[in-house]
Amino acid sequence: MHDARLIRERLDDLREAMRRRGVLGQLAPQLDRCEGLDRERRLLIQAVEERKAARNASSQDVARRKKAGEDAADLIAHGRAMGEEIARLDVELAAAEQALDAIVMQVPNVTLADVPEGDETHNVVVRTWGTPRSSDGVKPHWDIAAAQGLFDTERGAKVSGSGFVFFRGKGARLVRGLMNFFLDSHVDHHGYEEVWAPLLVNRASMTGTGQLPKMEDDAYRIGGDDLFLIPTAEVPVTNLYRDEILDAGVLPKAFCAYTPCFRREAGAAGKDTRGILRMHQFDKVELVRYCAPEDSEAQLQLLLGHAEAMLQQLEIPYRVTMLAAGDTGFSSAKTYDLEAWAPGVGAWLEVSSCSTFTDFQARRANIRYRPAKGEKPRFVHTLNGSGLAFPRTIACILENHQQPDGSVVVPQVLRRYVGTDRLA
RNA sequence: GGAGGGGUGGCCGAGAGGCUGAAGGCACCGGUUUGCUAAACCGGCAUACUGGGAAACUGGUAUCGAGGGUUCGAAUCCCUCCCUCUCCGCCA
Repeated sequence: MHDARLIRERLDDLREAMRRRGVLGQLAPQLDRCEGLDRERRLLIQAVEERKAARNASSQDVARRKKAGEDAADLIAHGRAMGEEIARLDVELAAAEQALDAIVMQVPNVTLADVPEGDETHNVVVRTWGTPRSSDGVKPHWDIAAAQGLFDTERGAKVSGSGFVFFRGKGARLVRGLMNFFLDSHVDHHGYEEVWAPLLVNRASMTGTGQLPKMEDDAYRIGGDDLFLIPTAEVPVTNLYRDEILDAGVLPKAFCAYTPCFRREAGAAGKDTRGILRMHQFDKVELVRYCAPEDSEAQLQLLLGHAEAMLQQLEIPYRVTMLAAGDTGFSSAKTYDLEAWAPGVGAWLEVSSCSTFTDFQARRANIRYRPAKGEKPRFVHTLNGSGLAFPRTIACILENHQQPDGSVVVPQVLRRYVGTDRLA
């Protein structure tokens, strides 16, 4: 959500930001309406508040007269008339505010100055780590998994539907090992507080982080209770401090959480159907940070480094890309994707997406902090990134560390978690 | 799920139609006093929107779990919902 003042005073800046994202065409008509709606809204506020002030004063007079034992019938009648007018104006005001809100809630965040404009073809590779292994003679992860019985997508489809999977045996152990490796790393070495979060969240939480109202079709909803299965731990963990004012000294705050994630992938039918690259349910360890505005760029780089460390320790070559404005998510102001090399499928796989949301989510979720005693509260900046998503990481482990005999060498850091140095 | 008790400022807690943005206390901030600390005393201490002002500041409106209703006027009365506590039942 955007600052009302941004809409009012810097509408042209907002238009430019939407142009950079390539969405000005869709949003222009609505942005054009904002100025008028805001003016209307403020005129109505003035009108209604002026009348409320008069009514309140009149009510005081009624009290005074009654106390003095005088008649107040004329004031009461006048008050009733004012009340009717106020009710009418209130309805008009609510309509104007709703119309403005409906537009504002659909407008994505403004990307930062260093984010390239344009669509995903303008994404920039920032750096590459490791040497991508040749695809020659390397099997895709689904073949390795099938040979070793690590996961079973067919029975996942039978039991739940396509996009669901059973990890089995050593495969299941690998999932559990990754969970512990990631959490231990972030808690013990990167200073995160571990969080075990709700997997069902309410509408206010989904709206707070920006999944709603735009992307309701992508979420699984529990109808009777109006709860949603989380698409990422970002939702519960960022909403942890919704509607709160944090004390001066507590920032930055850093949380990591393991959760399953649930996504309908409504627009992705037919994409990545083989293997485990795109699932309706998958596991992820998520990193979430809250910080003061002036600190957010440094916090983003820190977060990104923590996610990168996971791939380095797993000995998986990867590259870091900065997403162009048009490829940057709705709530994000700047996003780095971590793409790990998967020689078997011959592609760079997105295993983490590290973003700063500036104050966009904080406004929606009303998360503030007080810079110093006696100062006015300000919105925090929120950031998050995967550290890391499991299925694609597993695909990369299997493909990068497979041996000519079909076995897979378990990366050193994972051996104590998986209980073996080789999957065969 | 059933039956009752509750949700008031950062916290505790009063208020039961008008004098209440809200007593009193704690915490916090500033000051006075005081070898230091402590204590005592004095003062300050919510948020949002909106008007005026270059600003310091200042006028107004709203907010006592949420939403609706009654009323000239609601923290206070009525309805719906949410949360919480106690007891009973059920359950990992």
